[in-house]
Amino acid sequence: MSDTEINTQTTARRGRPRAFDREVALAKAQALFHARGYDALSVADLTHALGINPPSFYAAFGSKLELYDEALRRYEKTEGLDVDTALAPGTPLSEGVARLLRYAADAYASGEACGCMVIEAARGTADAAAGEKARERMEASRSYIHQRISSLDAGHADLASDYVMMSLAGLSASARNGMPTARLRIMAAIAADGLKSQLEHAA
Amino acid sequence: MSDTEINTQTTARRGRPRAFDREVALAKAQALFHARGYDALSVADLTHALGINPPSFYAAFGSKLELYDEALRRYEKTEGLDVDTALAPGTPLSEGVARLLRYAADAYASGEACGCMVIEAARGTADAAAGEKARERMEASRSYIHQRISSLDAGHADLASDYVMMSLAGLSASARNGMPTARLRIMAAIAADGLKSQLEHAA
DNA sequence: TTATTTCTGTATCACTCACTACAAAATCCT
DNA sequence: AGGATTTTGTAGTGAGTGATACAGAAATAA
Repeated sequence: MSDTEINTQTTARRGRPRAFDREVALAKAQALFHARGYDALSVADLTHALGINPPSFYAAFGSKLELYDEALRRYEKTEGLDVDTALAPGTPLSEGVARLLRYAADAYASGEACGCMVIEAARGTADAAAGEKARERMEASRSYIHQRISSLDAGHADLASDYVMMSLAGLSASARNGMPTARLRIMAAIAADGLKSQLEHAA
Repeated sequence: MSDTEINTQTTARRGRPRAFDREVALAKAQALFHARGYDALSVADLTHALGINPPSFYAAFGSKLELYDEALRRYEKTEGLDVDTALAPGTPLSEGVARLLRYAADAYASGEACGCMVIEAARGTADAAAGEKARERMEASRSYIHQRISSLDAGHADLASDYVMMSLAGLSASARNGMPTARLRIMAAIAADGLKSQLEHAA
């Protein structure tokens, strides 16, 4: 009769309830990590921005590194490129790559935290463990892109996925350096033309 | 009779002489900054690697930041790309860019400190002042490349220099991710083809 | 109510960071 | 030789780092 067992996410645990929304805090932390990077963002910065104290922070997220890992995965889910649409079955490879790079141009320039959170974090972090986390996520993305490209044109999968990853890194860097969306789109189109030209001449 | 006044670099200053070679130390510091980045390389790491104590370090270099600035400039002089040769007067723009990117492919993959020291440092540093120094050097390089491209093809200088900077960032990132020289050269060629194709179709 | 559990705030912890005070040592100038 | 000057090694500075001990507060369970 009653619907008491439907709500499984907040199962009315015992003890004093948490005074903040963990999901909201994670979203805010992810944005901060994206904008300022792992090293430049201290736990003190985070607790201050979230309006909580260190013990609450560590009880909810474990450690700075664990929160960072969660933030990276959240970024992929909420702001990651739509690889499936860009490289949909039946799409010519050069066209799919052009679409994916255009998605990146649009995504990387928007907001104050520009560039790709994963690509920018994959190198240059003082904390070795944090860099490793980012590199893991980037490798996962690379692998997935390679797989999707492989289903379109298996013969050029290695070459094309390497080129895509390089182009994404270039676009991300340019976005980070302040390049506006419109110009970024042009850059993406030129880069895509390079692969197209290569595939045509090699055919 | 004697040649005492010829040697002007070591003018026999008063006081206790320095026990280490400043140039050698600078070279070693530059390599370390390149390989590990500003944040990850502590002054303690530096003094240990150079075999000196902190007071000698600060007497010789002023501060970690000043040494970093010197290291960046040394990198440009000793390992910077030969822009003048790549974009020599009379060179077709697309060919010059292809040459410059190939130089980068060769330079970025060599050694254990891979990627461009300036590009990699221009973003992602926890220390804001160090990032600013790197960004200054990158802007200087961008400006010089823009000027040289402008003398080859003034109409496409903005577009081409933006594209070159983006491609260099992509090549640097790929090198940092372990891409070998041969593959990096192919990437450079494909990227250069993009601009060539763009310039031809726009003409 | 009473016990149990969980979270919250205060006040730290040990550690690393870039950097320096101080006096002894080593050179040049007179 | 003796004074002036600069570097050297020892030892430590204050500030900031990520992470915690502890006790009180706020909820559920009995």
